Amino acid sequence: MSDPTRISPPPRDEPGAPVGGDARLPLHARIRDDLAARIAAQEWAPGAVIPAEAALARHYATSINTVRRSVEQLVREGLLERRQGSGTYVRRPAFDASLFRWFHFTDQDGRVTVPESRLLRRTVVPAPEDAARGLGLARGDAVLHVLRLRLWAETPVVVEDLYLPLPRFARFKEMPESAIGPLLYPVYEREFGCLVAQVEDELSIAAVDGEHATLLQVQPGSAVVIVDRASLAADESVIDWRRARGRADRFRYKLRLR
Amino acid sequence: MSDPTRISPPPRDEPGAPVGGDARLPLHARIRDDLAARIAAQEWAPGAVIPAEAALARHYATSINTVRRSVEQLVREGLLERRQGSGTYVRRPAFDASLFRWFHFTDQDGRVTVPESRLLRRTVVPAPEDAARGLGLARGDAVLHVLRLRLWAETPVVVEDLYLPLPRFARFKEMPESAIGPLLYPVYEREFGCLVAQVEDELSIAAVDGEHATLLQVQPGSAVVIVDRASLAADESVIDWRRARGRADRFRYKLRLR
DNA sequence: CAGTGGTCTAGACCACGGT
DNA sequence: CCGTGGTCTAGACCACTGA
Repeated sequence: MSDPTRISPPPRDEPGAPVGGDARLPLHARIRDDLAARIAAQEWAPGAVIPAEAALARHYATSINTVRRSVEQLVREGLLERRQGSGTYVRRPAFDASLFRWFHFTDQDGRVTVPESRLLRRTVVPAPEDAARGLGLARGDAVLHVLRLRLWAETPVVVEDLYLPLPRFARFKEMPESAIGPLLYPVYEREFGCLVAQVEDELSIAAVDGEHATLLQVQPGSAVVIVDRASLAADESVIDWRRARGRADRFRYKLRLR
Repeated sequence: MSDPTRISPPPRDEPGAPVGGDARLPLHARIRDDLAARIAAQEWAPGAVIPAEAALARHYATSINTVRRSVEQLVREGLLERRQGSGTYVRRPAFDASLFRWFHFTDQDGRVTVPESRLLRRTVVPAPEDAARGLGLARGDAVLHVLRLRLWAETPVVVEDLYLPLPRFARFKEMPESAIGPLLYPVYEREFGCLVAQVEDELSIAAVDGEHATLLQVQPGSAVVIVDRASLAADESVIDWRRARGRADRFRYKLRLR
């Protein structure tokens, strides 16, 4: 502290960096948190460039290597994406098709294809127990139930029961299907201003019941994979909750553990 | 290149660093690969300290920050573990029980328990196609086949077919079961000097055949979860390949995607 | 060509662990 | 107390992108 032989960088006592947060945290961690908050607040739209590293370093009154470290962290977490020579971009998450991380559909040429989507029903119902727990509501609270069927090569492969919390998504009930398309998350973003930043999936296997068996065109009681999914905003609040049932013969998943 | 105004660090043309690998790769990547290979070769035993960063920097004739980057990478990959003030350690991985990341067994108190293990058979056989592919051998090459049954509360829950490449694991065939215990990876390490640093699992669902149905005490044709696992050393060479079949009603998996 | 991210260096100081 | 990893700086040069 009081060492008079101190040579290098001037003491960092000046206020300088406009980063809050717990001052005991390293600077790169506080900058990471600040950038994450600015992304969540949509200061930069998904798909847009954030300022260059040099500009960020100036803004946070620190060296370029320190902001690089924060940015690298956010890239690992999947919030940002670097393109050399071009810039650093806010990643536009594309989770709707990520259900098909669990199921495999490849055509004759071995290309991965996303099954077609059909909305069968949209009704206001009292929330079933699982959906209520997933959405953080009381059992029986009114929610919008959406029944969606996924077909691949004319064959039903996945059936989804979606539950949307109600004041917010009321308008979804009457939207024309032509205005919706095969993916819902872009609709949530465009029409309801909420961006899905992460999802939590829970998988299990069960015998399929009558109605779902009919929709999937399989024998009642045959095995299906159940994917329970909560869609979450950047601040971890729940946007929707869904239970998907998929044909077990299409299930495939690969994971490397270290 | 020929800029005479060049000021800083001397051109890195001297041979200096004894790192091989593709010279187009960044230095930190080549050092990472070299360290990974040295770990795989057990130059440092699991649990032991590797040389200090300053020493590594000297050895590779580079700056401390470059080796830091390589070490950070290996820490993220789970091969190393840093302890501030103490040193950087080779992680001793514990993967054998990680099969039960896919299946859930909790006792009355909700504690997770690892099922008991029973070796039913050890025979030398020509490698079946899947095992040969997994091991990088030709179909029909001789391998050691181990049939293992896992029981939980006296009930069979998982049956595993393991395939061990043969010159190396020949001695395993005659080892007394008392010298083996419920986990194999420690045996591989202690008796055969090879350390499993990572595993690659591939999951699917299928109807179970006659013999495996009998072992699992389920109806032939009922659904089981198949886990194909390759056990890999730190340098990604394959140590064994196995196919586990587990009761579908015990399957459960949770994943957060960002 | 200018601007962006990617690699690498050299060095100071801090915080922690064990002796 | 010394040695270890952890944070941060300042700056040069390289490789790529896109106008």
